Amino acid sequence: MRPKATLKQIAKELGVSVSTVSKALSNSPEISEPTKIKVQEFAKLKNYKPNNIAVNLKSKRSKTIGVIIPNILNPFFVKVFSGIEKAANARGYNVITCISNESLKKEITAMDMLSNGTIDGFILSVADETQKEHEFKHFKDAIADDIPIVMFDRISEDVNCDKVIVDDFDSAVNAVNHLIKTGCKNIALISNIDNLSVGQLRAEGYLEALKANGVAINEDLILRCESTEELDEKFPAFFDIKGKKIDGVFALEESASVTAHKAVLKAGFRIPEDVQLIGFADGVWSRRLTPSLSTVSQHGPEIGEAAAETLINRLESKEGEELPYETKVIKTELRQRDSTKKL
Amino acid sequence: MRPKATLKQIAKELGVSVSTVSKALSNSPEISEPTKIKVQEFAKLKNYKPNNIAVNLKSKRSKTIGVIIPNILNPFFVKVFSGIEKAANARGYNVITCISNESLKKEITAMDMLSNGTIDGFILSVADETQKEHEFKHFKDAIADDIPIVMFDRISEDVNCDKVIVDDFDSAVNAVNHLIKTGCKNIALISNIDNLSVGQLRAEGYLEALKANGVAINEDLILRCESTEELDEKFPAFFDIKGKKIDGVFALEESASVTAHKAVLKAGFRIPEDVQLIGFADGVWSRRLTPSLSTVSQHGPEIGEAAAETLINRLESKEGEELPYETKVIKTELRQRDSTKKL
DNA sequence: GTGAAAGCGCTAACAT
DNA sequence: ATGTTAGCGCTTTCAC
Repeated sequence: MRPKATLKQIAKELGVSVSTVSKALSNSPEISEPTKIKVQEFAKLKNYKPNNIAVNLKSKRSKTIGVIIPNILNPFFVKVFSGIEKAANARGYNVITCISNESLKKEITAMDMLSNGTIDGFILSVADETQKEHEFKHFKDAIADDIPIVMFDRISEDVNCDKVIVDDFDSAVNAVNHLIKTGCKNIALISNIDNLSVGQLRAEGYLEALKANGVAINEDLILRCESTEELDEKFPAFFDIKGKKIDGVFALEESASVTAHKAVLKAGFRIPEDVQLIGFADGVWSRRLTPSLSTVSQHGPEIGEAAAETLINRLESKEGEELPYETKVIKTELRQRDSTKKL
Repeated sequence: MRPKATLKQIAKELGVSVSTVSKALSNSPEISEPTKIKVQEFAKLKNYKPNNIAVNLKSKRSKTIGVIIPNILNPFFVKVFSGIEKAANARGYNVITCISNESLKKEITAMDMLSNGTIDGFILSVADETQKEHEFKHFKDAIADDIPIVMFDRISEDVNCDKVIVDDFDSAVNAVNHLIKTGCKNIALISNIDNLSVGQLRAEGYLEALKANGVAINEDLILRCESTEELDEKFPAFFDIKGKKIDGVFALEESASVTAHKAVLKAGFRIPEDVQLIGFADGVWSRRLTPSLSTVSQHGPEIGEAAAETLINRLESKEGEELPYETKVIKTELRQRDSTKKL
């Protein structure tokens, strides 16, 4: 291994000072053309790369973003992450990723591990447990320590910071409206995320759409669970198509959609002829199920890009500049595939 | 915002020297008990955290691993990543992730961006384009610069480094053997990854299994594509169950499995009664398709953990210690679900 | 135009 | 037991 090239090395070999080399490489007008060329060519020859850590120490910024994701197996988060990564790299930032696994403790550990100069700011979606316990001190501490946070999707109203969300309420209203328009009379609501703020908002949208259309709310048509396992277990008994006359299902999350899709077919009914189905979903499989699933698509990559842009703008804003916190809303899109009837 | 606590700050406020504070905080026996206690309590009060960047500069190691993933939408890579993240964190390492998007250029850019002290080593799976073009200089350069690499899944034989792979050949042999045992006479092979080394290996396993069982190879039963789109397009015409008497399908990747699953059902045939199906797959949906998919499971998290352990062991090995490069093979598992008949 | 020197925050060898 | 000093690699101010 060739010893790593440093300014000092180059300076010595070229018989000039370290500061001359530094300036020459940064193309400073202080340095004469011939010297610049000599230094730059030699540096290229030696494959010199400024040591990032030293630069960071000097500039007190790491150009690195910490991303904390509750559950990496959820494709929505993966899509958001891909958007963050892309936007961050485009602006010269790296991304350190931690997975909280829905655990408050891991969330705190991860933030602690990174809040020491390693990262300049956080992009995160609040862990399930954190939302349940209403424990937000670690977020507030980071902000107080001048480490900005951008929350996406699962946010906390109690924390004052930038946020990027989906219009969950409106999206649900739209989706249910669509089911009503295509002729559904008894629309079931199924949730595997009733413990999350977004789950609540979507459920409220369902209720609102029914109300606006003058449809009475029937609690027997509502199945709210706090995990996919729970839903998987309860759905077959709940799904009494004859007794309840269910002709539409609105699923609040991708896994719930798949649960319904599978169970409805297994029970011997046709989609969409007997039962129409719409679900929130961003995975690759919604279009590959048979029949394919009509979805509320959340535009994960756009959410990630917006979050990264927001954070970096704040990181790079001038010291004095008062940048008010903003909440960006990314619109969803209703993707009609084969699990709903055409209008 | 309270100004960030530094050793200097604390030293001044306590009227001692910087080195005393440093030693007291690291519990050095050089320092007297009373002083230690005084310093440690004050530091806790001030919420002191050693600046990681300064520590890194001093130690010349960042305790950070660079991970380069070809395609984040492939759930196999996500699972591997989750294993890497877990094992790395357990040993006090952070993980910076880049997505090459199967592009050689992005792969090079990403490695360049990180090879300046930002990371201590790489864990990566080679991009499609890189394998196609046989361009491995960037890997060799990194290794020459003393930045170790661990390759997983998609490796390059030309590069001398640690590797973690799946026994693709044997796994394919097993899977095809299983189809033969359950009565398949005409087993089709479909691939959407014929451009990748792992795709080749799996195809060879298929051929070997047929040969070992005395089954003649029929080129009409083999459909090798280089993308899911291509396969999606060609499969329906290829899948002539009556003419070719296809009664089994072996799919080399998760997407190919889903393509076959969907197309077979759409063509009006039953799984597994008319056609049995086995595919390489690690996504969450294999068990949720109807009927669920029998798979060759690659144990993504274990691969990630092994890769991280291997890399960190090398990073933390003593200077003189000659650590030979090793290739770890993680065994796959045949998961029998509903797309194959019971034995 | 070039170089010397200070300093980012920390550790550690070397005084005292 | 505590302090002084040097130095990690770099940028930047200030002298020459």
